[in-house]
Amino acid sequence: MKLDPVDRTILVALQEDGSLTNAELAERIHMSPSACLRRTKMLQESGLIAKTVALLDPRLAGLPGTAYVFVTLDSQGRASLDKFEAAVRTVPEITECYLLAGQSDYLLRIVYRDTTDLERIHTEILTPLPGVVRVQSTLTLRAVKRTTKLPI
Amino acid sequence: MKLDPVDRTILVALQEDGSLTNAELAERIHMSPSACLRRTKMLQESGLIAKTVALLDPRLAGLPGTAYVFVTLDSQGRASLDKFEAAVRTVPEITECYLLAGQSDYLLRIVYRDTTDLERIHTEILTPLPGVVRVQSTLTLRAVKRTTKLPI
DNA sequence: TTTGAAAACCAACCGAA
DNA sequence: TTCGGTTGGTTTTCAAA
Repeated sequence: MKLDPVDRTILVALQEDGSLTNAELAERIHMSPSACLRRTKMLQESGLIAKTVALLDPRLAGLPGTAYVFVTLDSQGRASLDKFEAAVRTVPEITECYLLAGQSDYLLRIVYRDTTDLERIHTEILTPLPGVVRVQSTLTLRAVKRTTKLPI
Repeated sequence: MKLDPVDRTILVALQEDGSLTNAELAERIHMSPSACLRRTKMLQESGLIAKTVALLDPRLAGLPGTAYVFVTLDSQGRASLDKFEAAVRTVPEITECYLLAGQSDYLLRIVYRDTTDLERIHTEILTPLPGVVRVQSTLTLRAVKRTTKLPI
């Protein structure tokens, strides 16, 4: 899939505001609505535009806290990893999970309401995850930047 | 702002698919389109629904890599932090930046095309950021989970 | 909740490069 | 042949009844 400059303009605009109507988007990029729609649908059907979602304000949602947590497992066999990962996927407070290079450690991103909530997540959710032997949290004081935009 | 179960249902649905038409959303939550629209608009005007955006597939966008980078500054004065943060906000490859507790360190999330690109970002972008004395990268091998959904 | 006018969508078709 | 523009029937929106 190759993108021309017009495609990139569309992607930049829709990453910024996915609620733009086709007519608005077409006007912004100086193109007729039908041509614009054709390109946008192509970008969606190709999967490059994976989905469009509503983003909530974390503060107003009562979830102002973000923590990154390094987790070490007791075993790095395929079965252990699969079991851990399956469990991770069911926990809504874990918004991201990455397998790290090296000693089969994972990095988790956690969202939480307050320190009491973080403590609960730590003891009642993270520590009991299958195979976990160590949990090391990195608290964030303040989000300086947070974007879902990819630099196309 | 207090949310009743119907509001939560709307938020769950729109975090999953922000391109739902009001008619579709109304049917899904077994409500009349007008009542559904009223609630959705309220959630938008309150700011709880902050925006709706298109999410791109990182692989198809040619940006499959994610790295987390810890950065240490040489000075933790207000001016130094402000200068660093202003620079961070202009770098599209930095998708997230958090101020950490402790020694005025920052945690950055970086997206990149390949290891060559990561090297470029490291030497040409991160190291020259104002006030930086140390840059420590944590590479991710694989994304196990990644969601924008907040657990309301 | 219903309704109806305005807006947007989108598939089919046309023309130019 | 491909890409943008135009048309018109259908769907959606959204505020008033």
